[in-house]
Amino acid sequence: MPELPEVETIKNSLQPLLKDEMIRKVDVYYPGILRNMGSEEFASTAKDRCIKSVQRRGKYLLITLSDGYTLIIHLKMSGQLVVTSAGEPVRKHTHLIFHLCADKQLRYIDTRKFGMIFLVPDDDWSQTCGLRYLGPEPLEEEFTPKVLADALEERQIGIKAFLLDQSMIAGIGNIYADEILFAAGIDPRRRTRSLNDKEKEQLYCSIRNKLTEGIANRGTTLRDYIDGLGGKGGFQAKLEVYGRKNKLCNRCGNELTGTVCSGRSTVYCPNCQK
DNA sequence: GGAGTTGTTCCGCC
DNA sequence: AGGCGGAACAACTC
Repeated sequence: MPELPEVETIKNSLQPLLKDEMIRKVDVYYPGILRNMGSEEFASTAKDRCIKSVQRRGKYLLITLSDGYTLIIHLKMSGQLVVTSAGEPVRKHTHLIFHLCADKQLRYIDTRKFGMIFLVPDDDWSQTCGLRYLGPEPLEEEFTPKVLADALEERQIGIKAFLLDQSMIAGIGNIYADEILFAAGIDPRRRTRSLNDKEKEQLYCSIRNKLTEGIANRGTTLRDYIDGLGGKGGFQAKLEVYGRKNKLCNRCGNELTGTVCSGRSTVYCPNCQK
């Protein structure tokens, strides 16, 4: 569930809380989350390292530790990363606790256990797991209208599949894909090659606008998503189509249509999206 | 207790 | 050969 705006919000909330904190001890309750080492190795490698920075790449969170190691975290559907005091009751589905200074803790909670955590040497973090295949960051300068237009021309797939493909653009998931297509006035069943120049430009603007709006509203909380302080997002109140199947379009009043595109639930307005 | 949920990966096909 | 589509998978909640 956490897509770019949610992971960005988590990053922003964690950064000031974790910077320069020392990892004193790690407790692993569910080793399945650790994808490249066992509990003991993970705990002993992370122990006594200092947290240098918290960054985001696509939907991945990167926590840089001292002396050349990085924690790579993907929250998948229901992962949460929260800073608490040591006295705070341990919530159900807490799989990992990092003991920091004083009585501070960083906890990993994940009801569905789909999340992934890697602990890798710095020099190969960009080669680890899905990070290697990530496309450009849509809010960075590298992502220009031309980059998008070329990528669209290069492929012959459904536009929704394109937006969800992390190797094309990093960070868009099902919620923002639907919202972006609604904002751009593009039918989710269209194919990449079918977009004209104007539609490509609208798509570009909608990608930037919707992701920026998501961040400005601190993300979308439908079920599990919370930031590093346990705070909920506000963007769910602004969703135009996602989760609004058979409801009325905020723009034209017609009924929204639910369908499946690229194997994912999809909602769109047949009147506003051509 | 079955359906619904999503990001990623893998496999088979053209 | 490689792009593409679809399915499988992870495991829990309601």
